[in-house]
Amino acid sequence: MAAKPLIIVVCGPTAAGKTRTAIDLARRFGGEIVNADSMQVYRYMDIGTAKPTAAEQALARHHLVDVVDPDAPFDAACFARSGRSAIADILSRGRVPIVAGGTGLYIKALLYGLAREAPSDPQLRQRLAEEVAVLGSAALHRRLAEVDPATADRLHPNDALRIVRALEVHGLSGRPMSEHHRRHGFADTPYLCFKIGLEMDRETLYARIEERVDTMLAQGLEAEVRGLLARGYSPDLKSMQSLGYRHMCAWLGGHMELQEAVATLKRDTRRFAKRQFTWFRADPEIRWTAPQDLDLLLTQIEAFLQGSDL
RNA sequence: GCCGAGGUAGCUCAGUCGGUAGAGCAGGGGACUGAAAAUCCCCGUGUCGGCGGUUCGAUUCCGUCCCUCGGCA
Repeated sequence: MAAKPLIIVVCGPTAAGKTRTAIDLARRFGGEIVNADSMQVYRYMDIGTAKPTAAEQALARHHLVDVVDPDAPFDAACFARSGRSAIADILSRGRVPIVAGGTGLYIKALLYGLAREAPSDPQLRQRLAEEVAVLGSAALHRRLAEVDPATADRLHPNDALRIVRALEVHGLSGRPMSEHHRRHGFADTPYLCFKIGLEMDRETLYARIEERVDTMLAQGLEAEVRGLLARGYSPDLKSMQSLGYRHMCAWLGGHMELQEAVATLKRDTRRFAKRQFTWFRADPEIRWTAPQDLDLLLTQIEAFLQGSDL
């Protein structure tokens, strides 16, 4: 039988040490890293995304870093497509793919696929978003209930984003999103994965987050954001609405004092880390390990890569 | 030392005309199939500073002590 390719996945909350861990594993096992961070794919956004530095990238080859401009459309589907082709490339050279990042949906889409017959249409989505603004999300939620009761039932009337997406899918395909999901079922699983989750107690992690934000500021986050704005990238861009960038834009735009922007950035990053914990905790396949205890997993990883059962 | 203002949830405070208390923020939990660093949902028991007194009952009234912050010495 044709065995599925083996890959290693390193996930966990922001600031837990994924970059470092991935590089260590890559050097140890002859691997190359596939970035699974939704913001590190953007060029010119280095400091605020805690992108691996040039020196770090020299230690192990990185894929899917700096692949699009900040105003380019990019989403989980683009990521999954590019990620799979990067993995194919790595495997073709006999190297070990190491997927590393904190974007749960991207990792899920990469490992299990997305419902492909449920495409997207920016125009339709835009129209629906405008309707939400006028009629309110509850009105669209009621509309969704008529064409896709299962999805409507699952979504809260305030969840405008997902309601719009569900209506978009129905509008384009003529079928309810729940049906696409049922048929797909995340069953598109081309790889055999060894998943590592970096565990860290809240207090330590939060202290690291604060420290990291201060470091970003010291490293020139302000100049980086000014540079992006100077290149013409709008604060309204999805990429510019991410952690750090939106806070700096709020300050530079005069909506907030610097001190407040920094405090809010730290808080929002803590909340983000909490959401990442929630996402990854739901995955029973993840082996949670403190970064300093990673050595305990090395023999297991070795066995995994040699094709032994675990 | 004296005068004044306070000591209530991790923080800032509200409140109880005496029936053991509630907001904001912080924080916690959850969801997540093409925006995901996004988006959305849920969650408030704490010796009401200590000790006495009055009272059926005190966080609330009285006394006293401790602490904090102002002002005067």
